[in-house]
Amino acid sequence: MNELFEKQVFEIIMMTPKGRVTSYGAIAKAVGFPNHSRQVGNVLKNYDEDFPAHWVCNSSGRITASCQRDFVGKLKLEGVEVKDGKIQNFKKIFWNPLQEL
DNA sequence: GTTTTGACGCTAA
DNA sequence: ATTAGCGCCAAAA
Repeated sequence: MNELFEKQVFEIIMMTPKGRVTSYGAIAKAVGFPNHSRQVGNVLKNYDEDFPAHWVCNSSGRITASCQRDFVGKLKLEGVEVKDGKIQNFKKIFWNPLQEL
């Protein structure tokens, strides 16, 4: 994808409130590419360790990439409970970027 | 140029 | 709550 897309994706993620999570699809929509949820995941897979990619999960509240990094730990640190790769209270802590635009 | 892959999403059983 | 099937689209093969 183009640089702009990637830039926008990062931007949305940085807007995510602490202790909340959002989804690939929601971000895709927010940046104007409703059907590019997969590409959102793609940009998230190659960047630094410190970037808060753990705030992004799939639409069913599942952590897909927890096998790569310690997302669960980081989330817990921020008050997000994860049980078997599944985010507890997902509906409660889900943050929709579309509301903030 | 064509096929496969993949950190996805939605709907219907 | 789970599973199966289909739609989606850029990147890699």
